Amino acid sequence: MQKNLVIVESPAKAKTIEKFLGKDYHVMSSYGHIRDLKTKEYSIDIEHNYTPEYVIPADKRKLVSELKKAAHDSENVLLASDEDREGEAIAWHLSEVLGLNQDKTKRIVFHEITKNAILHALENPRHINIDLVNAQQARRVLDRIVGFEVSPILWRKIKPALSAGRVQSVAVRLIVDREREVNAFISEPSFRVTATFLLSDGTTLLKAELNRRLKDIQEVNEFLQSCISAEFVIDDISTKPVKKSPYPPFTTSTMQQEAARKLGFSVTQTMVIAQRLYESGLITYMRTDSVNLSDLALHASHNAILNAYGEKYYQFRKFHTKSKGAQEAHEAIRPTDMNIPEISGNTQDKKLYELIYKRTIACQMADAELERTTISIGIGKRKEKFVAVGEVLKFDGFLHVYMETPDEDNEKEQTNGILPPVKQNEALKLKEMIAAERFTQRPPRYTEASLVRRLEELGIGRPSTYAPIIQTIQNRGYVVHGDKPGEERKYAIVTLKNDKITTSEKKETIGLDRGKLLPTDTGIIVNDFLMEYFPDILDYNFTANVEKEFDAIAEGQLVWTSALDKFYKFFHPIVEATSAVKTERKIGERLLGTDPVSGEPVYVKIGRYGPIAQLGNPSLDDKKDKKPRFASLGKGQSIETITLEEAMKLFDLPRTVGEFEGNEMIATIGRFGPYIRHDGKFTSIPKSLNPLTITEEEAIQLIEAKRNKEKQRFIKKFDEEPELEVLNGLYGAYIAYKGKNYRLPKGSNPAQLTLEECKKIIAESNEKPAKKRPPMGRKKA
DNA sequence: CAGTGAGCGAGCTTCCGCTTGACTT
Repeated sequence: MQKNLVIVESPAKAKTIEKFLGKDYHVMSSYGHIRDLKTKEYSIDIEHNYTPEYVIPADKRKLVSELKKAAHDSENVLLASDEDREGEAIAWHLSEVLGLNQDKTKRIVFHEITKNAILHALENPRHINIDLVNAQQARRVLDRIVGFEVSPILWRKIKPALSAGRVQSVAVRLIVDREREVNAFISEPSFRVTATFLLSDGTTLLKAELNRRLKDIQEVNEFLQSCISAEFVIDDISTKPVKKSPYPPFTTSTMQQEAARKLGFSVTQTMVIAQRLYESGLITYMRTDSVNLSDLALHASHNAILNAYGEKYYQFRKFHTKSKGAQEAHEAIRPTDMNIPEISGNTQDKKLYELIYKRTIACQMADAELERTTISIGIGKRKEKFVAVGEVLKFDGFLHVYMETPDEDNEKEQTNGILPPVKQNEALKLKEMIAAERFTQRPPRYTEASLVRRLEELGIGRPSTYAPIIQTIQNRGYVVHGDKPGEERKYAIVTLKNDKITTSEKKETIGLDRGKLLPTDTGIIVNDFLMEYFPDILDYNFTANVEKEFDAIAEGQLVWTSALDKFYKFFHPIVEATSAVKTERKIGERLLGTDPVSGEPVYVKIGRYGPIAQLGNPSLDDKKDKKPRFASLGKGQSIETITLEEAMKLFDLPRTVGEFEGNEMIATIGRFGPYIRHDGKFTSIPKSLNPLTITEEEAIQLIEAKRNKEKQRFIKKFDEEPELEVLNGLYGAYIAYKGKNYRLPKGSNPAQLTLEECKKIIAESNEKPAKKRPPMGRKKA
């Protein structure tokens, strides 16, 4: 009989811990939760005090029976899942499912994976905290109630397979709200005035900016005019020290933000790489909201700083987590060994590791010290001043290893480096003065990383869910990654030089966006619907408010089922009422006007397959074959903004382009874009041509080009093996065999291949299993 | 990755949070 069984959540953690513990301990992993509500059923017995029906998912059964056996064969079982709500629930489910004897079961927790922390944990066992477990059950059941009661309303009223939830619906709302702010934004112009002066030595230049913005061109002219004869004198010089402190070490969300800013990684990409680093033992756990560093890590950082940069660069710091709803079950994300500043491996792994290393070490380094000099320049009798600000780095401190990357959206204020030496009351000569029209900036659209930051601020979602949330709202078609073209804007420049004022105009492109999160029509309509009927769930503070209840449950001050009952009695009637609402027309539908030709009404709305325009109403008297016509909206068109004229054009398709070989050629738009149908075959229309305007000749050319390509597709066939073909594909030659495709090894000549060689390629490719993995996330059923 | 191409009346869909695994569709 084995002595002690320790169960943790992650297998990588199990491996590490087993090394610290002696032979008397066997460490296994639960791989997260082992039990949950059924996936396809409501699974909550509302009638009987919200009793959840838990099941062990099929892919966990084998694991659970192994755990059961190991527990049975051990003298003691130590449940060592994380010390937060979810971790406590995992321990409780384990205890229930494995049928553990309470006398031999202990609950232990540690916040960091160090030998001391683990030994300390072993000496301080406790029992499962059922209040904390109940807080988790309340969270789980509430999320199920919201998700499974609201989603079906969306299926009926808007579109099948949509979804709503406490987290995802608010994420979508953030993006919809922001897009509306962007569209409603009116930028306010003002003029920024900069001047270049000549010092009294006659050669040195000094640049300075006026301490206020001027409101319009009249004011600019008036101001510049008054400067022509003005005397410019240095009336104040001040110098003061400025300090910059390092950021705290990484949490999941700050790591995702910095990896996006500095390395251009997507949120999912960052997590996949971090997972790999974690599994190789290079970094601590990557899903955390804590900025805490273990004593061991602090000590190791101190040593690393001493060795590399000297005592001067060291500064002990302790950081405290302040984000809403943080549960601090882990440490911050840091290298496990501070003596390893860089690793081998692929470029992305190296880069992310380096970022984590530098961020960790920087947070124990000294402040950067700067000296900021401000020179104020008086303008004759006017009360405005020109101001020149210069910053000199006196001591780089943490900036030695970690440079700050400003947010792309913030316009950087200009500061000079070193300023030339000047004297009080020194007279200056104006060389040039420029007043440039500037505009207030619209709020920025969300990126993946900035959305994560906002969600975290609101306490919505957890480190393990930030990446999946972004996936979900895209899978549902609420949000897309997209580009928005910039607009050209003219701006005025007024220059004063040699006592002359001249005005010119320049152009700039503004508002160009790439890869930002944009709401789709479906996203907007679902959001507006939910905002109308479920404003409380969509409230940005909803999660924060229910978290307070969960906290009270965890403290033992509130019974979890009572909290749920209070919520359900408020929520369910709204669900009932909303389901009963009969809308005359479809949710989100918009009447554009009437077709000038037929006099029929034209609508736009969300259809089964996305946004569509509809011409005419279905006939109410049966058997009359008066059917409405439908047409999908084009790319870049939106239900909110499309005009009647634009919509009418959609009904011009399908369109007969002409005839070829005695058959009609019809141009239309399908699921994969515009195409031509001819003689039962399909030919894509390239972007350079438009299905509305394509000519007969162009269409024939396309069809012939496709036939030509088709001919070249077959490179080789073997009589002995009719199922094997060598083909030319989009990406060069390949072998097709029994429904699968095989890429050719580099340098092979496809036309010369023998059957044996082909079979060898297939056999070899089948030997090594496909390395490529779908990105994290659930498979679609 | 290896070529797809409709139609708005019967199939089914959905939540959040914890963790990796894996052979085909």
